[in-house]
Order: sequence, then structure tokens, then C-alpha cells
Amino acid sequence: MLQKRIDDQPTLSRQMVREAQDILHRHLKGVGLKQTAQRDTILRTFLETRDHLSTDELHRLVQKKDARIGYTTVYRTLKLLAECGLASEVAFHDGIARYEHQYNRRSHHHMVCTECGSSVEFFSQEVGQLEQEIGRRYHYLTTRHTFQIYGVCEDCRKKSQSLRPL
Amino acid sequence: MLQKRIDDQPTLSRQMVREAQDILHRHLKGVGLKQTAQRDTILRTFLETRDHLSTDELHRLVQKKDARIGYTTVYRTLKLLAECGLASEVAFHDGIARYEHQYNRRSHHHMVCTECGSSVEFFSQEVGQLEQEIGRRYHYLTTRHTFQIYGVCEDCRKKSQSLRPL
DNA sequence: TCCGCGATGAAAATGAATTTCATTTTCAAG
DNA sequence: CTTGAAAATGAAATTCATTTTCATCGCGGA
Repeated sequence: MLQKRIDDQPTLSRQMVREAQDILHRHLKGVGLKQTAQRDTILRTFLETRDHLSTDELHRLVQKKDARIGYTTVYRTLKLLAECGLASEVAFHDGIARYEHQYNRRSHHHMVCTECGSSVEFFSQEVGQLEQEIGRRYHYLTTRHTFQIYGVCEDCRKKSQSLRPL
Repeated sequence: MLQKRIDDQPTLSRQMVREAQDILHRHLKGVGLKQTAQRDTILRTFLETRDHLSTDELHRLVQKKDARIGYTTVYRTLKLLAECGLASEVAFHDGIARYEHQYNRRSHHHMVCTECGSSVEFFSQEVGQLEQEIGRRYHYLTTRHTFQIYGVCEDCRKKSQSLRPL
């Protein structure tokens, strides 16, 4: 399942990992929680990926580094990362919660292929403006929005054409 | 949970109910399924509502008319209604699938209050245009999109202010 | 009317998300 | 360097919406 991500670094520099870890540590201290080796491992593993990961997928990756880290901890740590802005949940509407890096990333949206599940990211400032405008109009204090486009990618269209040429 | 719907009729006319039923009946015949009293009851109950209904909520309403109609049938009928364009699923991202009328309705989107779950509908042709544009750019054959804005409505803001005045 | 295929619905299964709880670990104060 | 209270951990259990199963029922074409 290919997931093209566009504007982030090919590999995260040591510097950025350290900064992200600082953000997490400060958040933990801020809300009176403790920093642990597990949380650091999970954060580092998460930062090393470029995909839109489900809890389960991240758990598998984390287990390669430390097989004793459980699913539950990954689950809870992802919530923590989302809380401090390092990750954000993306709902691709297939019943599985996914997370992606949020640190140092431009606001973007996803277009998802309903055949193969691959996705591309795109950028559109209009959508954010729309959020502001609609919020103002109806007196909502807006916090976020979701915008996804669903369709069939070029590859899948070619495949289905060759399978059943009308 | 208030759900403001904007542009549809205050009550569906008998005429519209009949038309909707025709659409369903034609669809059923088209795919080789049968028309049943249950399906008609479910459709009529669905059309009478103005809300964004979960399967469970619709099931409760249907039971008032015919207590012998089961959850499963409501569930399956909602899928049928979605298939023939009378209903469409709206994901408010709270873990529950909801459906709304699609028949004779303008394209619209939702802004959802994360405190009380109420929602307002709004209209924006830009979003549809964006779907087309992005699809063209990345060679996707787009089929649909989701766009929701999340925030806190005026009422909830007032309530939380009076509860904890800083 | 008859009969086959689909419909029905109670119950069970599914599966992701979340919670529980006994044990272990962190970390600030001494 | 202790200590101990509070938090973290993780395996297992639970939750809960959704989906499937299957034994029976009923629609509708012949």
C-alpha cells in the first residue's frame, strides 16, 4: 500500500528527533507524567516511518526494536503524541485509525484510492480558510477539519481496464 | 442532540415518499431482490426523520411502527438505500456510522460540535471544485469526498464558560 | 396455488478500541 | 543512594458497533 508523502524530509535528522523528544518530554512533565524508555522507543520508531500507521502497524515496528513493548503502550503513546502535536490521527474511513507525523509538516490533505488503499497528499490553503469562514458564520470555535477525496488511482484504473475490457 | 438541516422540506410530501419508494423498488428489481413490507417501513421511517441517524437510532424509530422488525434488517436496508442513492453515510468520526437522506438534497457538508455532538450543515461549491481539480492533477478518477469541520458550538462555549470562569 | 430463491432476525462472530489490574518502574524528596 | 507514592506497563478482558450465520419465513413468477 503505497503512501506518497510529499514535503517532509527523506530521513529525519538526529537534531529533529531530539527536538521531537524534547517536545514529548516537556509535555509529559507538563501533565505530570513520566518519561520512559518505552515511550522514547515508540516515538523514535514513529518518527522513522513515512507512512500513515495504524496502532497495530506501529506496534509491529516497535517490536523489532524491543519485543517486550506491548500493544497497549503503543496505543497509549500514540494518544500522547497526538496530545502534544507530534502526531495526528487521519481517518481514511476504512475503520482503522491511522496516525502521521505532525511535527514540522505543512497542513495537507489526502486523496485515497478506494481500490488499493494508497494515498497521495495534496495542499490547499482554501480548505483552511473555509474552516475559518464557516466557523465564523455559525459561531463555532473551530478546532480542526477533515478533508479527504476518494477515488481510483491511475494504476488501479489500468488494471481493471485490462481485466474487463468492455 | 440537535441536528440542523437546512434545505430540505419541513415534511416530505406523499408524492416524494412515493417517488423514493419507486426508486427503491426499481433498484431491488434491478439487482434481483424482493420488495418487502419491512423494507418499505424502514424507508418511510427514514424519510420521515430529519436527523443524521445511526442504524441503532433508526431501528428504534422503526420499532415504534413494527416491533417485529429487527436490527439486522434495518442495517441491511440502510445499505440498500445507500446503494440506490436515497441515503448516504456521513462519518462524524465518533465511531458511529450515520446516514442521511440524499434524495433531492443539495450537496452539503457538516460542522460538528465535539462537545455535544450537534451539527450544522453548510454549502460550499469550492469543495466540489477542489475534488475535481485535485483528481485531475494526480490522475485519480474521483468518486466522492468527505469534509467536516470540528469545533465547539456557541451554546457549549457559554456552558463551559459559566462552569469554570477563569 | 406452489415452490425456489431471497428475506428475516435472533444470536453469534468479528475486530478495533479501550479498560482492567497485578506488577514493575520512575523520580523527587529525604 | 534509598524510599515510596504515583505512574507505567502489558497481557488479558471488555466493550461495542458492525457484520455474518443459519434456521425459518414469505414474496412473486410460473
